[in-house]
Amino acid sequence: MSNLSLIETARDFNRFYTNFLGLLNKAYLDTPFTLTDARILFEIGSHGGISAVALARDLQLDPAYLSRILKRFRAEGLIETNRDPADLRSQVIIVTDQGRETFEELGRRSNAQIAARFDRLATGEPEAAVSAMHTIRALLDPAAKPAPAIIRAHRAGDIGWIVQSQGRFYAEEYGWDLRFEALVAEVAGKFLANFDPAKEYCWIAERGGINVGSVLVTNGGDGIAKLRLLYVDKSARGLGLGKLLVDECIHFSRQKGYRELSLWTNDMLETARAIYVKAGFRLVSEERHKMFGPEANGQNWVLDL
Amino acid sequence: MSNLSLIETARDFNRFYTNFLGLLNKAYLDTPFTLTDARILFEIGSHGGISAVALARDLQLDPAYLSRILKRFRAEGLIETNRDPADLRSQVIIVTDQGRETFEELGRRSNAQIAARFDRLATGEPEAAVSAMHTIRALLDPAAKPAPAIIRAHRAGDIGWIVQSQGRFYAEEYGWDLRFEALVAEVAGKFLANFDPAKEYCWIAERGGINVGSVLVTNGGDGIAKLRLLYVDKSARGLGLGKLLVDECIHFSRQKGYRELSLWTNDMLETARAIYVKAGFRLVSEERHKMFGPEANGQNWVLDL
DNA sequence: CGCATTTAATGGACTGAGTCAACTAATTCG
DNA sequence: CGAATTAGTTGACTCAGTCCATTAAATGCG
Repeated sequence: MSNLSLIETARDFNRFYTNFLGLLNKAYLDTPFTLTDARILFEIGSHGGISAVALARDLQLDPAYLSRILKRFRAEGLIETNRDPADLRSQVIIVTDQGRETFEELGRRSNAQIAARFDRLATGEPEAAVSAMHTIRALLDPAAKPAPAIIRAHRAGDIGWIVQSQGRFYAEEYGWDLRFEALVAEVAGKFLANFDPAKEYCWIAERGGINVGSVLVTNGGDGIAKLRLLYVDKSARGLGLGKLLVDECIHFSRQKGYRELSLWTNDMLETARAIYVKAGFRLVSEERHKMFGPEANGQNWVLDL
Repeated sequence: MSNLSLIETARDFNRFYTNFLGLLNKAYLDTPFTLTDARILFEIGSHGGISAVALARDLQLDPAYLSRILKRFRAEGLIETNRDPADLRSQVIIVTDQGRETFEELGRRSNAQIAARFDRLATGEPEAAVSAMHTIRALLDPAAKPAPAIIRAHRAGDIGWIVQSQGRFYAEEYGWDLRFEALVAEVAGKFLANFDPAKEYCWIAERGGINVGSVLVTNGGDGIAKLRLLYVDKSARGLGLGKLLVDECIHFSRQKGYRELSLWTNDMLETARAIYVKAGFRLVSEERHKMFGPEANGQNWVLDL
């Protein structure tokens, strides 16, 4: 459950942008086109040779309504439709030269409108606005293809991110109190303070510039490596990132000459446990505790390398 | 004249957001309200006692259309209208209890919808989206007054946020290495681990659901309070938040019976120094160091309480 | 293969959101 | 005071968008 004030702010923004777009779209009234007309013409103009169903699907329009609009466009000579030889029920819609002219004119007007808006801004401000638009779109547009995840070493801010994301996650999901975040901060802070690149490492999984997972290997002494703070964000579950991160740890620990890789976890973390089991870890001990408020079952797992 | 590709991107975003809002607004169809109805009800519900002209102006509606909608609302018992004693042509519109109930129900649905959208995002992503919305709005809405900042105690994730934001900021701005983030993690982690509410506190400045600043008071023993980790995010500078946070620390330290408030800072942080000077802190010592890579000038400041 | 089902496209019939013009009543301004 | 303006309302209308039924092609299944 997201913070309520975030949601309020988002609603507020939506109200604002509804108005803002409303104003922009009024401009279409200076042409004989409605907003829907313009959207359709734009869609046909960009993907040449689209079918009516596809159009209706993409723009969420009623097929009957769309059919009428296309008929009008055809009558006005803006588009041509031909039967699709591959499926004679379907038709292929293309813009005529005149249609392209109209389409481009609409584009020019729309551009001019935004340019007018941007012209009132200070140097650098349009860039800031557009960059913010990118951010929103990448986050809210499911069709904006999710960037592939990469795994890399930690850098500035990452350790803080680990503390924040896990602190928040365990609080929201399991009701753990701030003692848990304190523990994470201590573990992660010590890792950073005493970081020994020869024996230790931190992996961050990142997607489109946003951190989505992490794990540490720290030196426990006596040839024992410790896997700590494994975490994969909600948004990136099911991609096998957890397994990937654990595999990195195992590979690294072997390579650095450790004889054993151990970890501490809690039994309600079932996905994590499945990963450990599959990787060959064995459960060596278990104890109930209330370290972070609610009762939980702590477990120690070990993998012989 | 703005760069064309910026404009194209902005148009692209507008198309996307038109769709996005369209989807969200479909939900109003589950209620007997249209989007316009909902906007009107929202507007009346928020500013109690508004007049019809003001409403028509703010929402850019036809007065005739608005009049009819208000008539309907009146018939349904959602609002009451009384003549404005100051101008008998005008009327004062207020929501009835039932209207308020409806208004709040709409709000809850709208919230739930956005929450559902946000729930699919990663930790920090809703914040990123909302922060981008702020950016756009601040730039495009001439009437936008920035959301007021509030100051509150820390909760889950905040300590991690402190580590992350400062770790990243000092690395980007001054080239400090990870030893700095390690120090922050240690300080913040210890604060959380040994937190003594009777003598210590953490303040988080938040604006529209986004953390934008922080400061801690920790117990240094011997009647000395320590002000630590003062930070105000770039996006919220110039609002006096730094001063506000420091004032909180001073007030708290006095109230808890400390005799002295001390802090350590570096001299390139000029805004912070100005705040300390103004608050009455005096510089007691100074030493050059390379604790975090680049050479810097560490300073100890003290305020007698 | 043939029959039932699904899908693309369209026309008929309708609804209701939003617009425009005309009017009343109160207010302001010269 | 009278002319012009403003707040609000009603009547008459338009047209964007929806729902249902129909045709023709395609697909699925025994």
